[in-house]
Amino acid sequence: MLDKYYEHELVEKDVYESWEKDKDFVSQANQPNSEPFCIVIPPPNVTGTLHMGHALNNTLQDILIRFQRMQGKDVLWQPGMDHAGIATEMVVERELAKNNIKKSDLSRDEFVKKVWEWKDVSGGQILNQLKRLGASCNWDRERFTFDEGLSEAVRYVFIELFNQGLIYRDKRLSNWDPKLKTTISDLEVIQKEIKGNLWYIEYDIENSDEKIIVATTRPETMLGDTGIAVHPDDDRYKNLIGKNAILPLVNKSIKIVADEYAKSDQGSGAVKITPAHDFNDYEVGKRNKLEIINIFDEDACLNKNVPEKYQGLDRYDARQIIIEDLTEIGKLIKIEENLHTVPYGDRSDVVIEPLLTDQWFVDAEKLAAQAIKKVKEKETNFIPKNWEKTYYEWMENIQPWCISRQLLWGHQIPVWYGPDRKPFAANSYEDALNLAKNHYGKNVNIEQDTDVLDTWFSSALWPFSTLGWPEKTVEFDKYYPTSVLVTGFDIIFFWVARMMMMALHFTETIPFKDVYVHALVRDEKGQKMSKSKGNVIDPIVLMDQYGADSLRMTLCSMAAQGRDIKLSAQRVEGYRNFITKIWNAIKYFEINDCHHSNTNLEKCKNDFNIWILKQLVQCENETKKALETYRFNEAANTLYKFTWNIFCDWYIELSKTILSEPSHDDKIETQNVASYVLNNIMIMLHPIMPFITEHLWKEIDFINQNNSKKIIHSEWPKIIETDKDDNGNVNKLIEIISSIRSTRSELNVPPKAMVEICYDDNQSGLNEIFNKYSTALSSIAKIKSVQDFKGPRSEGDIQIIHENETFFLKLFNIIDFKEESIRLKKNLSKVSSEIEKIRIKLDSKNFIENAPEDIIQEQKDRLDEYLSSKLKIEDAIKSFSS
RNA sequence: GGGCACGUAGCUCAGUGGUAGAGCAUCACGUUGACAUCGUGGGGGUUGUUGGUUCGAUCCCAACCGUGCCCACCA
Repeated sequence: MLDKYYEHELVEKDVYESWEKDKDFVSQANQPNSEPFCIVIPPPNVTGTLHMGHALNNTLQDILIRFQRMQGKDVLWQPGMDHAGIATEMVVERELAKNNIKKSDLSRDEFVKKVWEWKDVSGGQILNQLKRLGASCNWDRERFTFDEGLSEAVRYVFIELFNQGLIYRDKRLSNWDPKLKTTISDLEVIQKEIKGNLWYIEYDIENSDEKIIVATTRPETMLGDTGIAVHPDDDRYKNLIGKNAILPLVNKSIKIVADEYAKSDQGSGAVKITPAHDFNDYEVGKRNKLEIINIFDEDACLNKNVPEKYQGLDRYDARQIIIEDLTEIGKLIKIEENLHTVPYGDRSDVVIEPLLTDQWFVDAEKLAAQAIKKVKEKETNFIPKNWEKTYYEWMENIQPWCISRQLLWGHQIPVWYGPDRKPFAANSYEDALNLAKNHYGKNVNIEQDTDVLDTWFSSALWPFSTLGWPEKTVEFDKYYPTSVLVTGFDIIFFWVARMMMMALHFTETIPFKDVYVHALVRDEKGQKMSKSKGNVIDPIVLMDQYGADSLRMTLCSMAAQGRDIKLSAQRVEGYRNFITKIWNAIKYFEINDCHHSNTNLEKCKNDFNIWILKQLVQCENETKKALETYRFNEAANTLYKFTWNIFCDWYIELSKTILSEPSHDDKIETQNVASYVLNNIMIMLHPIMPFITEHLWKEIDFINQNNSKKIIHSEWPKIIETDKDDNGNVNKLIEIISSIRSTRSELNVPPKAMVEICYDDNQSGLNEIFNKYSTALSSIAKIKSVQDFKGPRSEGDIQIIHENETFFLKLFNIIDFKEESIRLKKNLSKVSSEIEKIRIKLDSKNFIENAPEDIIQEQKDRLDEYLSSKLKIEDAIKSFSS
């Protein structure tokens, strides 16, 4: 016997352990022709812990994986983790700081060793959390972006791109993170709106009494100014073009140039140019051949290129002092408040400084062409489709990708420099040495580049590097290109786009056929969850409280395409109740000794059984279609409604009339059908709710129809279609029972009071229902008996109209007739207003002339039905008032 | 500035060119046989506004208002 309640804590642990023990996640599809289905997991950071985004992302993947496994496909869900360069380095630095160790105290090798030590002890916590969620990954194939095989792929790709000229070293302005002391890519820069000031500074014109005023949001950068730009058509400044201004505090002469970049209506119309520290100024500087002076060191403190007084100052301290100094010499003309955006590092959250440095770049523009083309040609499809536009937008305006990072934890750039700094890209020191020897014609000393690659460089190879590429492997042949990538929209640029580019360049095929882009999980008020706001809902806490299946079902049912998910615990509770409902339903069938024997379900005779089997077919069709088209919410809702509102609310209730009787053919048939339907509900629910379904499958043998396989390996149902038909009787019965219940409730008939029905038995539709289902009417609608009725209606006969037939509840002495009068009037007004609406439609010439015939007929039929009801209601009202 | 979503019941959200739905909340009634983590019934809507297309629009189109996000720029 099942326990009173489902104890998810114990069950989930047991079930998962048994899956792992029996290697149930390894595909058991052994047929040589079984179709492959493969998903590569978006590798979580090795530092990560499960948040709601992961929970959603992996729930959806697991649903697809389990669903396809049940379809008999050869399934691989490739798991693994990302070494997450910056994130991990920051975590380990923090750990070291607890022991008063600084990163700079350690050598490169020592630091990397510390990171590995940290990883072995504290890394990868998230994988266990994914297991709690039920993720059925092929864990024995777990990969790490820092594994030797994947590192090999990274080196291979780098060297190839280098040799093809698609990776190059360049000195240009890059985003410099002064806290992490590394460059970062454009994508890692976040623009924030900041309230600042606009300072107006006056410069003297050389050899003249004239002045020029510039406006700036960053006065400290003036120390690196090498020019002033004005618009060529700006009459105010035309006479100054070509002259020199004296840079205050530095007392240096800088050139005034004409450049269209200067906008007359902004600031003072004259803009100071700091080519080394601003992307626009850099371009202006190049156009006008201005000197480039770098005034910052790697901490964003002022360096030796500024007057001694300011050397070594932090940029913001310098700003303060410069403002004071300018004020003192009377050169600060005015200060305006100014709202402007400032670039911040996404990891460090400090202001990014554009800095002129040597870095490695990928020529993304060249790689993007194919990546755009393959989506346009629909080889790869985004779902929902609107993300394709975002993808094109970015791809078509793609900038060179800065891939070098001045960090320690990452793939060290496989480049060695000769004595003249000539770079040799090679797989190893020895290979590089040979290249150098060939080049120089003698043995030379070479030194490896100390930078590492952007984490996303290795992630970009993930779909094929995890399958063993560049080696030729069985897995690569079988599973690549992968079937679908499931990811959040926030990493379309970071990851999806780059995988497309790398895959097409190196494997000459798309990396995945579909990209399912899911939404963000927000809190119940629609706020983005964040630690600082304190509104984070921890999926682990929800799983502790309600179980993993409840959380999965919640996420699945809310994963409608194109909308963010606002999650609340209350919703999860609702789906926990759904699980309880299933639990109790199964207890009922267990008590009633339901089991499956070899009865031919096709030959079912009982209407209830025929009906539920037809409903099941419909449910299966809809669920399957929904999952095949990534409509997760529709799948969840279809199953929920079928299980609760059809199977439990009606089939179970109707079956009670049969199962409570002594054994007879109908009973045996019902026991069979009930177990068959439950069996299929369990299978269809399994992808969404794997734990409870696997548990019940094992515990209850009438669900697991003598099948020794676990549910995880069950085949998706092929529902038996009955050749009989109930002629719509059961649906009609349900409608009639609902009408009776509604009437009883409105008239305050005591719930347990048994009442009589009388009706004119010339109404053949009602006749069949009342004769055939008297037991059901009795138990569910509390109908004592049904009588023919020919003569005039007697007092207390309450009319109920179903379609165009009428029957009466005999409620004399039971009800208050005032209530009935109210009920009738309410019904009359409802019917009248419907009639009015339809009449307007049918009276319209346009409608009659233009609408299709079947729509017109439908409206006419509805009108007839309502008119007949109206007469009957009016009749009843009349009889009451008399 | 460019782009993309979204506006439907008190809340969270589905959905559809022809009768607008669910969950939660709310109200009434109901517990000795699957289930109070429940059942039955009720109330609750000018589908953001204004136009257009159409016989017919909540759905398609346009504009507007409001909300959220992405990209770019900002002296």
